[in-house]
Amino acid sequence: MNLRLYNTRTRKKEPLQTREPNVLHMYVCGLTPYDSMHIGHARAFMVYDVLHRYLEHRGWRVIHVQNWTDIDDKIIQRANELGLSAKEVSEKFIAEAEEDCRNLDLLQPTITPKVTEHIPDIIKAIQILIDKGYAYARGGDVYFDVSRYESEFHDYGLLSGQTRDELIAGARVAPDEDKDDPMDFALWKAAKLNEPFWDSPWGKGRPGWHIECSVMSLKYLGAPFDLHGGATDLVFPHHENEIAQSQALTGFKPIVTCWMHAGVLTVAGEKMSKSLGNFVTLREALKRHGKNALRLLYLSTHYRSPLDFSEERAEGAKASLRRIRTALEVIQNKLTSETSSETEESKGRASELTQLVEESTRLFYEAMDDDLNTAEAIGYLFRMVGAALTFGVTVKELPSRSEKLALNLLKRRLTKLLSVLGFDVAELEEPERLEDALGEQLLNLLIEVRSQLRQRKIFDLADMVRAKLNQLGIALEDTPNGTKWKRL
RNA sequence: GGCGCCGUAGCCGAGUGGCACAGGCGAGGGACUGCAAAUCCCUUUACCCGGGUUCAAUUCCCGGCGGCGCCUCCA
Repeated sequence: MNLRLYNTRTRKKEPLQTREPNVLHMYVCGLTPYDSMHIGHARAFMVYDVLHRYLEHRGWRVIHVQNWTDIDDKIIQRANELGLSAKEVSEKFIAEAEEDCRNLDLLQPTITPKVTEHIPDIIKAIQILIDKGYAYARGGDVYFDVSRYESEFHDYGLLSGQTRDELIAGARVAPDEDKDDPMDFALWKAAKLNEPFWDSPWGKGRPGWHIECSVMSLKYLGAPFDLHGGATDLVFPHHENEIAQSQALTGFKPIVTCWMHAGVLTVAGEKMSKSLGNFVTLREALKRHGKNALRLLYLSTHYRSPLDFSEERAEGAKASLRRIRTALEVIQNKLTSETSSETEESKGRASELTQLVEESTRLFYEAMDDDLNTAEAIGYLFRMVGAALTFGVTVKELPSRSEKLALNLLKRRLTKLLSVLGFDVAELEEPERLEDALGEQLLNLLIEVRSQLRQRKIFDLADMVRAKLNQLGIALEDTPNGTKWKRL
């Protein structure tokens, strides 16, 4: 496999290099569970989901660690608002997010560690940093000493492309902080009144924001490890600080071979975020558009580009999906029909079709290998879809044996590659169902009555049934094989 | 202000030093249909601006203009 990925650390596309052949050790920054997961989070996670799936498809093993930052200022604030404990808040939103991720068909990461279950590890790491001279205690807080780190490692700011001096210019110090240098950041924060806390050598408190990722990634993946992911908005300060901590702790440089960052999701050109309040929850989007349409929407833009979300685009994705669905249906019809005898024309069509499938497949893999260019890769899948649809209409005679073989190849290849990208092919192939069995029976009854009306040429009534069902969100299509319904 | 990314048809969105095969959505026309829908065929056809490098630039370089992200919590 020749997968090349863009590495934020080196600003280049590079062949994927791993510690062990055909095994990827990957850490992905997860959520701070203080509110519902939104479709921006899902976009980032889907990038690593596709990487994970693609590598497994190519015979790799993926060790995928994704954390929960389940103690943090925002969780404490939310707990106060809701009158719950911090633990109750994080547990509630973790459970919700896990359900949402399942519903989006995101692969379960191999390990999903929580900060609150690693406090002793974190305290130990902070102590090591203090002992090595990379951190200092002030009151009940502990800070990481960036200038000391920089004097040893000379790479602070490398990831975000800024020098330490440039960063200082923009840095701010909160009024109650007592740091030696504005660049220094908290490893341990003393507990204020009524805040949850753990005992530590520096008094009651909780971990700072970045240390948990250093500790948990090193604990589960070892050092150095292969790939670290997250969205671009984490590059600074989170990942920059994580590198400093982890390298100071272990002495390895670089601590992570490849840094991979997903572009953020925007709405009307502005980043979707909880603070801006312009977010759509994943739950809501799944309900409205379904997992396959959302996945198609996400994967039709390259993962590093910003993705501007809109209802129109989501509807467009749904329409594209219907095209795939129709193509699979067309193929199925051809495959189950009778076989005609072979002719020169049928042989020609079959070989043309086979050639198209093989070429599209080759190009699909090339696109995926080129920094997971799913947008391009999906284009090749639609070439197969288009070929199937055209074949379905332009070839009037029954398919020959070789044509059936070619169609069968197309179908198997298309569904295989769709599932590599994480699409639920079963859902695409299944006839649609209503969740309510009685409702579905009633619908079928209506369709039957309407067919009778059409046979007796009472078209105004037949059309009324169709129009009214349309208003209820059910579309009817009269085909040579009877009337079919689908949801709008 | 600093760092970075981006500016391709009506919209979204790949891609490329050599006539732009992406792909999807939408719109218009035709075929099909009792009428529709779906599908097929046709049409709608574009590289922000100005310099430079080059035989050749949308693609590389420089400078604008515009947008976005980060520099502060953020996936």
